[in-house]
Amino acid sequence: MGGAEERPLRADAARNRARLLDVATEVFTIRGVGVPTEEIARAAGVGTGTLFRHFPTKEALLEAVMVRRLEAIAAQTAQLSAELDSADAFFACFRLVIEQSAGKNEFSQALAAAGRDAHTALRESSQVVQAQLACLLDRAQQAGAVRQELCLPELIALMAGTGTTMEHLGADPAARERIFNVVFDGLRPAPEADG
Amino acid sequence: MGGAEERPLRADAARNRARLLDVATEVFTIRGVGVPTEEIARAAGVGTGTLFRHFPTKEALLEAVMVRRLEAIAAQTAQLSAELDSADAFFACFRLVIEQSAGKNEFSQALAAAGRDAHTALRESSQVVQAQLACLLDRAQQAGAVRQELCLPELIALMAGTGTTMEHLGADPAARERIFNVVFDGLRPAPEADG
Amino acid sequence: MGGAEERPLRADAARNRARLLDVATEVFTIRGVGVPTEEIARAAGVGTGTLFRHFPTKEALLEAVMVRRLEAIAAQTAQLSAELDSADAFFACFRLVIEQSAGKNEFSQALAAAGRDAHTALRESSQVVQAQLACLLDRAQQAGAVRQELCLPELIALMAGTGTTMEHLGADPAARERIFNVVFDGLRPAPEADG
Amino acid sequence: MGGAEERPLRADAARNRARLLDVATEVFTIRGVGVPTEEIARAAGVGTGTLFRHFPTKEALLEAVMVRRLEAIAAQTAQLSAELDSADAFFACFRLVIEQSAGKNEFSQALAAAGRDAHTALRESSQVVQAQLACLLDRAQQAGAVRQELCLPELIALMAGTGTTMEHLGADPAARERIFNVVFDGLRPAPEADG
DNA sequence: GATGAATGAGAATTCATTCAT
DNA sequence: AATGAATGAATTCTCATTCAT
Repeated sequence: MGGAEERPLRADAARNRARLLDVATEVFTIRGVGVPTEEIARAAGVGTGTLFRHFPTKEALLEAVMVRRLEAIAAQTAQLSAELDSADAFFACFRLVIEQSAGKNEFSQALAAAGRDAHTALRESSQVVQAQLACLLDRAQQAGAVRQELCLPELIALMAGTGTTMEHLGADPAARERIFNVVFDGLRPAPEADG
Repeated sequence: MGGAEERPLRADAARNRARLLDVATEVFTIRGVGVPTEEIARAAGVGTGTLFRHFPTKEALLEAVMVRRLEAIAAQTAQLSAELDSADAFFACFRLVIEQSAGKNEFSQALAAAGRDAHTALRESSQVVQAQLACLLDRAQQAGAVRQELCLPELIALMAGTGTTMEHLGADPAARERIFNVVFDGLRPAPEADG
Repeated sequence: MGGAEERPLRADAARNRARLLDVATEVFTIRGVGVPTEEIARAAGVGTGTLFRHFPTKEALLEAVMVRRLEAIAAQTAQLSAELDSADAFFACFRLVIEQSAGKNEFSQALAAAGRDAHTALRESSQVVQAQLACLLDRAQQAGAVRQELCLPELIALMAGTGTTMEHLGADPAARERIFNVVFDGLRPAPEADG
Repeated sequence: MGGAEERPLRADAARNRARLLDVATEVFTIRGVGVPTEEIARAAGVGTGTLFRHFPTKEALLEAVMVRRLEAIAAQTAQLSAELDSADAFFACFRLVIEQSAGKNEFSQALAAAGRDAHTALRESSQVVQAQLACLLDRAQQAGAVRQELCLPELIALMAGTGTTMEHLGADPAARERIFNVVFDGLRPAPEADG
């Protein structure tokens, strides 16, 4: 589907590419997307030329990082969907997305932004995840675990926002749990406003 | 206490300064803090020299924008606190912070970040708002309108995160309202998990 | 000789002009000619506009400072020439030029540079001093107090250089005196290289 | 000792670095240290980026130029010290320093200034030369060729000043020689002021 | 005349990207 | 393929000079 027939990379090239992705993920997460490309190359132990051979622009590198994240999320989401019931799967996946997006989540937000700009690969993997989330949301709503009126775009935005919240909180697990409680309780159907 | 005795600016200078602040607020909001200073100057109809006369660094300009926002928030918060009861005031102020922080909220987040760096003016106005929020939170908790276990840092982080959520949603008022419902319901004390 | 008929300045204007010259002399001397004009204006207690009204360019201000120095030197040289014998007058004037040129002597060197560029006023006062020095040199040589082969340009260059030497030495009077001893002994006719 | 393990530069990089140093030396000398870096880059036939890759600040470039000068002086001084007797070596080295410092000697003066600021490399090479000069001065004084009361700081200041003198004189060799005669005769022990 | 705000042409420096080795 | 040096446009900030008040 899409694009040129990619010939298999030489072993060292494949290793470099993987290493660059790993390093870029970490550096972008810790220091933000503003880091000079040279710094990523150095951290990966390659020259800048090598970086740009594998990723023709800095943006392409960023995109590749995000695509890999989304693919990991998609895989784990699929597994969780299979293993858990509707409600549990929904909330487990919500957590999953947030935890994957630790650190400077300028690009955890990519999930939400991917629809807008023209990054094909990113949009594709984003759509996979979005379809999964749509499914999870629908089933959780059918099961009465999530309020009916919530739509997919709001769920996605809420995920991006919760990522930001967590970013501000840092690592304190109890505080993070309290936030999850707030958000998850808020997602559940509102109690009958009786009286 | 603090600062030099500031003489009143000449009328034209005051006009330019105010205009720069307005324009910077808008441009930073729409395009992000990465915009060149020159662009802000041009949008304000002044030369770059004028911008730097009023704000000696780009960072100082950013700070001034944020301080003004925080001061506006502080004033409105004070008023709402006086007019409404504990619960209503709390939620009204939450909305207020979010609405004030529209757009690229890189600096609505300043509220949370201001404690960390050395920007005195920013930290000061941030502390004013934080004190107000602490008070509102406490009263709302006393009134049983907000769950007890929530602390100020989490409230602030949640505000920053909700800002991000809204940013992703854009202007659709119904969607925004659904998000407020989720967050506000989540903030209320958890229903007795009976049976 | 030269230029427009200058109408007498208003009293306050004359005061400002004099004050600017004094302050500029001091600031240029202490901090170097690189200081922003605004700093000079502030130190003089006037606005930059006033500075530029009196001196149309920064260079003109610098020139005026130098001219005033040269005129002071000329006056004192004339007096010393009248009071002392040839040899003493010569050395006393050498000292005079050096002492007048304390500090960052980027412009004590103006005496030597004035011939080169097109600053009329500066060149004129420089020529007055140079004529005096030529006369002093000649008489000192006639009196056998200074070696015959030395010409005026070398004397002037030597003054500029000795200014630099003193600048490096700072205020230590004994060290300065040792330098004067070296230079003055060197200026005297060489002892017969007998044997 | 000191500094990172420097790997040998690639041939082209080494060529550019050397060329930049050569060009900077010349341009700084002729036009003064105020020249824009871009001009040096252009004169060297490289982009500004290349200049700043080799020398991270303009000041670093200036320092490198001065260090190279000082190292050349140190090497030649060592040789002269070995080849000549005390007195001749002293005066030959004095000449050497002056000739090396032709042109706008804003940085021949670095020899004297290097003690003050924090430029490690510069201070180090300066100290090497100063130690050599101290030794030469001491031996020349022991040999009775230089007046006893002169100390190292004065010698260095005198060198800086003589550089300025020569700068004013330009290239005329006879005039320069007359200056050397004055300074060198002045450095010798004062004749007995008998009678 | 005095003031100081406005101007805008530089200057130093950074960094994504290209290219010779 | 990999390397890292070279490139140069873009950016922040300064300062001599002009001009409205």
